[in-house]
This record gives sequence, C-alpha cells and structure tokens, in this order.
Amino acid sequence: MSGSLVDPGIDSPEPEQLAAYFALTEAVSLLQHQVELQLRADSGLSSVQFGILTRLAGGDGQLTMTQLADGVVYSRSGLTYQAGLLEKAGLITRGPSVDDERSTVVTITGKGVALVNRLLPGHIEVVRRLLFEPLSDRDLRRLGDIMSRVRDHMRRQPPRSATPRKRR
Amino acid sequence: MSGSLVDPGIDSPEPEQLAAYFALTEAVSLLQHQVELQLRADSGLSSVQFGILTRLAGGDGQLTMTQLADGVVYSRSGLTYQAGLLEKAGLITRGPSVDDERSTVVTITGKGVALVNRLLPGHIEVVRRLLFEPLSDRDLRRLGDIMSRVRDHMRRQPPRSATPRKRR
DNA sequence: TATTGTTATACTCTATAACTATA
DNA sequence: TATAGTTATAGAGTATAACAATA
Repeated sequence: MSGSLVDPGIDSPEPEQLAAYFALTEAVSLLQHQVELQLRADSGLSSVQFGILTRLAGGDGQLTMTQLADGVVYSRSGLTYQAGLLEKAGLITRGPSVDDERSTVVTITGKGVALVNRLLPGHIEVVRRLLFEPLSDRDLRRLGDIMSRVRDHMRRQPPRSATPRKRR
Repeated sequence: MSGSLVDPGIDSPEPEQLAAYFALTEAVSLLQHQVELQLRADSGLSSVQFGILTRLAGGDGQLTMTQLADGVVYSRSGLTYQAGLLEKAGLITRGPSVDDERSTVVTITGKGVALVNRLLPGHIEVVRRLLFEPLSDRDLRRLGDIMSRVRDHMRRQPPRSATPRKRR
C-alpha cells in the first residue's frame, strides 16, 4: 500500500525531486513563521515591513516605489499601504523623484536604519538557530550557490508587472 | 564604499551565509507567489487550502484538526475557518473521532482527491519551470538532502502550541 | 498612450479570547 | 485541569479598478 491518494501522472518528476520541493517549502514556511514571531515581539513590524526597510538599508537608502514593489510585495497598492504605515512611524520618507516626476523616491530615515540595526541581531539569531545550525559550512555554501541560481532564474522571468490585463 | 547602511555586528555570520539565507527566502517567495497565481487561476483555491488537501491526499485521507494545524496553518481557529470553506465546497468532511471524542477527523472526499489530481500537473509544471529547470539532478539531490535536514531540525523545535501564554 | 503612484473599496485571512465538551 | 475544536470579533493585509499626473 502506497498510503497516498494522489497520482502525479506518468510524466511527473522523480519523487525525489518533489521531495526536495516539499522539504524546501515546508522548511522555509516554518522559518518565516518564526521570523515573523520574533519581529513582532521585538518591534511590532511585519516581515513585509522589515523587508522593505532592509531592502532600503542594504543599498544606499533610496528606491522608487516600483523598485520596492518588485522586490518585496506584489501590488503597488499594497506597497502604498505599507509605505504609509512606515512613513507614519517615521521610518521612511517619500518624496518626488528628480529624474522622473511620476516616480516617488522612498528614503529610509535615521530612525529606520537604527531600527533595522537593532532588530538584525535577533533576526539573525533566529536564522542561525533554525537554518544554519543543522548545516555544515559546505552545506551552506552549496545551498547559497543553488538558491542564488534559482533566484536569478526566477528574476529573469517576466515580472509581475507584465501580467496581461484582464481580457475585456 | 560598501553601499550598505546596515552593520550586522561583530559576532555576525559570514556574509556568504547571510547571502544563502537571502537567496533562499527570495527565491521561495517568488516561487510561492507564482504557485499562488496558478492555483487561483485553475481552481480558486489558495495555497493554504491546496496544502490542506494535499496533506490529506498524500496520506490515507484522514487527519485530525490538530494534526492539520501543525502542518499547514498556524492557529486552530484559522484552520477551522479554512476547513469550513473546504467543507462547504464539498472537498472535505468533518466528523467525530472514535478514539478521542474531543477530536474532529477531517476526511478528504472523492471530489477533493479528484481536484488535487486535476491541479497537480499544472502545479508541478510551475515548480518545474521555476525551480527544477535551472538545477542539475545533482543540485536537486543536494537541495533535497539539505532542506530535509533543516526541516527535520525545525520540526524538532518546540511546536507553536507550546508557546507560553501571554504574561499576566 | 503608457507608466507611476494613490485612493476607495471589498474581501480574505488571521489571531485572540471566550466558550463547550471531553480526557 | 488540560486539551480539541468552534465561534465571535476585530484588525491587518491584499487586490482590483478608477483616477490623476507625468513621460
């Protein structure tokens, strides 16, 4: 008895490949949940908000709304909502772009940078405990190599903004 | 110039390790989003609902609410909500457990199994295109090995249900 | 015309706490 | 007392479509 009611079909991938996919998604889901709990406990920030701030702080501190939406969140209106919260909290500011007056440039404030730096150790500690701990240095190098290629591959796919409009 | 405003601190992990973490989370986030789009387009099901159904279908078709909550969703009331939707759609049924009359046993229906089998090819196709395609067989074996260990490690952590009550 | 961003709106989802019933 | 599950409720988040302004 196989103990399974599903039949992926003749042309399906090896079970081993699917197992890799399931392990990946389950592990990341568990990790994300723990990260979410830690962030809320330490700051009240959601992981989406933390992601916006770290994306800004990881660069030179400035990105347009569209650049942010491409990396963090999946609709412009959703990002407008989150940016509104972060601006109200004094963690970012928004201003017009000089290059293109349609664009809004989002800038992380000193308070925002300070918050990211305060949160990072606890954040990293969670990641270390859950993700790094059971892995050797070599595992981690391989994981980074593999997932970097996957990420780059996905980034090359047509971005969401290219989603065709609803037909009629 | 480093181009970054953040300072992880003296005792921080190697940048290479953090890069592995960021690549992992970004890639999985992109993958989850595409999977979500495909599921909605093909069925109107969310990935949480699909996860509940596949978890049931991957076993013998029955699990208790608590077993489901541990694997798929992060609060019992949230699962009750989702189970209500799935039951209304005729994809699962709920009934009392004979072993423990406090428990509810969730059973996937024939219609539920049929839906999972209908959705699986398209689902796998997305995963193949985004995740498997840029990877060699060896990459995939390594990824599966690594993430299985991480997942097992995380499962060993005290489950969310052990979260201490709010103080006071 | 196409693109950037915001707004209004409706909806989905989630968590908290209170509650019922069984162990 | 502790555990399984449901319910009521409230809040957060998201997407869609319509809109204004600029390219």
